[in-house]
Amino acid sequence: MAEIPTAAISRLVTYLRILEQLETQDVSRTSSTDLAERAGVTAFQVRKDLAYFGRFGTRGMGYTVPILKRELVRVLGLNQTWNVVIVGVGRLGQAIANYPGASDYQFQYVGLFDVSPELVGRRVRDLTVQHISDLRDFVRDHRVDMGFLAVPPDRAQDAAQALVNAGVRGILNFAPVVIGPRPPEGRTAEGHSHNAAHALQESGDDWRGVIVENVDFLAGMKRLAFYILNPHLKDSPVPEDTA
Amino acid sequence: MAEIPTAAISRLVTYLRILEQLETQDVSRTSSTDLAERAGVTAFQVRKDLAYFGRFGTRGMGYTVPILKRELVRVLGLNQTWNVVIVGVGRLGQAIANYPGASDYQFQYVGLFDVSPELVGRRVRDLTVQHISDLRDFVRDHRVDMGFLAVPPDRAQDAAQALVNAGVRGILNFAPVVIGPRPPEGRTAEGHSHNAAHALQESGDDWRGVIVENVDFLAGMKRLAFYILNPHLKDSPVPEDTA
DNA sequence: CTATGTGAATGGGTTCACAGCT
DNA sequence: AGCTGTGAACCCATTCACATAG
Repeated sequence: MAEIPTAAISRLVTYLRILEQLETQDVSRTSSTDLAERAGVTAFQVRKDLAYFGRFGTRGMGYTVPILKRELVRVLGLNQTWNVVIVGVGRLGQAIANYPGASDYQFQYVGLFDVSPELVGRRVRDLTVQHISDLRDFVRDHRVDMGFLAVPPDRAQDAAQALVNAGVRGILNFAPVVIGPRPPEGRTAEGHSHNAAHALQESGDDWRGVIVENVDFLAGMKRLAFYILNPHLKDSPVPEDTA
Repeated sequence: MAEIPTAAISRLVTYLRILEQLETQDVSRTSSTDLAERAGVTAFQVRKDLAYFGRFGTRGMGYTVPILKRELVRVLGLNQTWNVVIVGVGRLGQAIANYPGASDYQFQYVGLFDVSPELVGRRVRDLTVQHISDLRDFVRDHRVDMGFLAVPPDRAQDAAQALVNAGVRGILNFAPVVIGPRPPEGRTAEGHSHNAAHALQESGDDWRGVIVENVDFLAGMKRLAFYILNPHLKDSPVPEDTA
């Protein structure tokens, strides 16, 4: 289905960041070689990635920083406002809410939700935490585009389903579990006989078209452990070609 | 270089998590089809991923949960102690330090480091924050395996270099920048601020062999924006085969 | 002579079909 | 029969060489 590699999108984000940095340093021009070196990939890769979306450079010259930056912003959809709710306002949720950089590019936190009575009603970063039962109406009334999911793992599937039911178009999942259209885990410790309890067909719970991206700190930690023990399996961050 | 796909390692972490969950539910047996459904991949994929590391199942029967779990723990290197330092103890660093789940599998936070006078000396999660200038000695004396990097983006490269110089074998980078063996960005007219620490030769100023994994929340947010606008480019989380 | 843009080749990862145990 | 394990086919992403434009 993917005519553009998903890895290319990740790299585009990196290129954009490098362009921002160059801009603050008043560097006005760059090249695929330069970008490649800074991004830790090859120059071929940079040119191919950019070519998926258009022709942004000048042959023999390279790229003009502000122009390429503007084009990448457009390609990535960062020239519009994104309304975001955070579900789960514990330590992690609050760290996310307060992390600088999200407000660049018009990502706006418009609502915070939790179930804990200790949190509901509290004020975090100029927003009042609401109970998750108010999520549905809120999403409808405020044109929420995406939800950031920062609840404990055992709550993640249900909270994700609530976001989908409410109508968000994307979920950034920080919980260390797979969320998705699976049936709500009806497999309690009940012997191993096939209790085919495929009950409950929810109402408008349609995951079709909902995008899920995962940001999984614990998984990263475990991958790191593995690659420390098996360094030869990792394409090292040592570039050395940028041909 | 990679005879085992890096994506396979990520999936192994997911399988392990599912097995843990099954174990808490007293489910003793599973199958590639079952794991596939829960992990959101195909059963082919599960079997192939496991086959990279051995033969863990019984033909005609499936997998025994505790056995497969034990084997994955071993494969991923989670049956040993990992000593971790956190560099950067702001909101994000503290959220990481307090996030539950890291202490499973013997990931132990043994040191916290920062440069801020407001933080150094403070106590966070039964550890006293130390100044980053003490990092080198600390890593040597405490056999630190990995560093979690949670400093602001403009400090990330230098802090990463400090970790490498100190001799850690892996870095989990939370900062939204590419860190690596590049020269320290001295591209603006800036006299060398004689960081006289030219102790670059003894232990390891060398990035060779150092593993870097990135956990980048802002990048995930931007990828999510892109895929919401271009849903057809994303292999959706809707499984539907698990053949 | 420079550096981009792109069709073609290469290579790696996923999918498949079936061989092999139970 | 049922389900794992695996060589082979397939497909997609990266790499390359070179045509193209400045």
